[in-house]
Amino acid sequence: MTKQKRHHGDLYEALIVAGIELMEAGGPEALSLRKCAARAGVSHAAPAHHFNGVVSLKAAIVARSYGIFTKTMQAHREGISEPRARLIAICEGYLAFSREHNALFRFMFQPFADEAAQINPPILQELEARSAAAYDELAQACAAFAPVGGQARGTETLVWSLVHGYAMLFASREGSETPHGRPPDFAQILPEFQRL
Amino acid sequence: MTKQKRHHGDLYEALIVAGIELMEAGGPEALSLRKCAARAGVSHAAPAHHFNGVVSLKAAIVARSYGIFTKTMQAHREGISEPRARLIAICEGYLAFSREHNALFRFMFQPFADEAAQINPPILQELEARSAAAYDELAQACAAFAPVGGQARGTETLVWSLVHGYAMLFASREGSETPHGRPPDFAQILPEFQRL
DNA sequence: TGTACATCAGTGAACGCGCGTTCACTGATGTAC
DNA sequence: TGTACATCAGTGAACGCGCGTTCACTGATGTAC
Repeated sequence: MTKQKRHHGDLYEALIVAGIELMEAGGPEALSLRKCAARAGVSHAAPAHHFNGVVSLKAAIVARSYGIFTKTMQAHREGISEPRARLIAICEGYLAFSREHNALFRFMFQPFADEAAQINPPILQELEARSAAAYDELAQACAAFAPVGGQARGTETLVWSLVHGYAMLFASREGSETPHGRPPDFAQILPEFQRL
Repeated sequence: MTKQKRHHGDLYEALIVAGIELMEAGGPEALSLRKCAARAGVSHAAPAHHFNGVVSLKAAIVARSYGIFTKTMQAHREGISEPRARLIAICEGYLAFSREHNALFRFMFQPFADEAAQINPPILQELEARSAAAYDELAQACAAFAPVGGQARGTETLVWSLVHGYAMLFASREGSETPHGRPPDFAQILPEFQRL
């Protein structure tokens, strides 16, 4: 009944979605142009018309991931105006993303400097813009804690390091990889700073 | 003059060293059994007599890396007894390792649960022991800050997350990947906690 | 509205590559006597 | 000290695999007239 279309319609989009699904199912190793093409229901040579190489597809996937990342943080902070609660909510969003999209999360933060030259420029631009937008989300929540008339850079670095480390160490696939059982919740460890 | 030896002597060791050098030179992607064998000056089939598969070699490399990691932290804390200075020194060691062996550092903390079954049991045991020893180094330095008669688990989690996140975010190959230039030094961001 | 045609997103075959692993083998090592 | 021999760490060829990429092609799409 449904006539077989020769043209896919939006293969560019479909390849990104397929790539994300592949990574979430099998980690970064599971990603390949051929598997993305297969999952999008297209021959393995088709992607070449949309991406100038596998590196650009990877970059597009990372860019997309940053978009989801930012949206997750925004969803968590929505409606919260008290500065400290808002900052913690954003961190919870950060951690939620790292849990729910663990493979993407790890992939996003892998260094790619040596491959950057192979990325299609508009894709690289989008990647950088979305990455900056994610950082902004956190930075804006930190602004409330800056010294009057001063920079919040130190606070940003502190909070980002803390939440990122917590995510990397404890938000992996099962949460069972840590040697000592379930770690304390993120919000619970913050007061520990008074001891140091 | 030097007679060509058929037997290598300690190929097991040489393969691990070769693997570490390969990873440090070209990242995790650059590691393969064949390249390790070539670098050790041996045919590509030789490693099969020492490792029951590439996964075990990788695990042995990670185990070795944890050893270097622990030694680096110990070297930094040596001779320092004041608790806070000692804890910071260990963090500096943590960061030094992450800078000087960035590829190893990232590789060590990659999830491998799905491959664990393929690791030769004694190698897996060694890996777990060395990983625990590294954690102990940090945990012992945290003990001084535990509530009297209480657990230091919260402090450990806080400090580990913070230093690990900082390492992951800012200690990558060049240090130039961060979007906003050089971040504040680790020791400088600690006091920022008072603002939160 | 109908027709000619340029465009271009698909196909399927083919390429060369590096990989892990297996296999029969060989020859150095080191032990038993 | 000398000899026979078992062991086993190496070799080199071969396997099948999945990969990215190129190529000539084809046929659907959509525009110009």
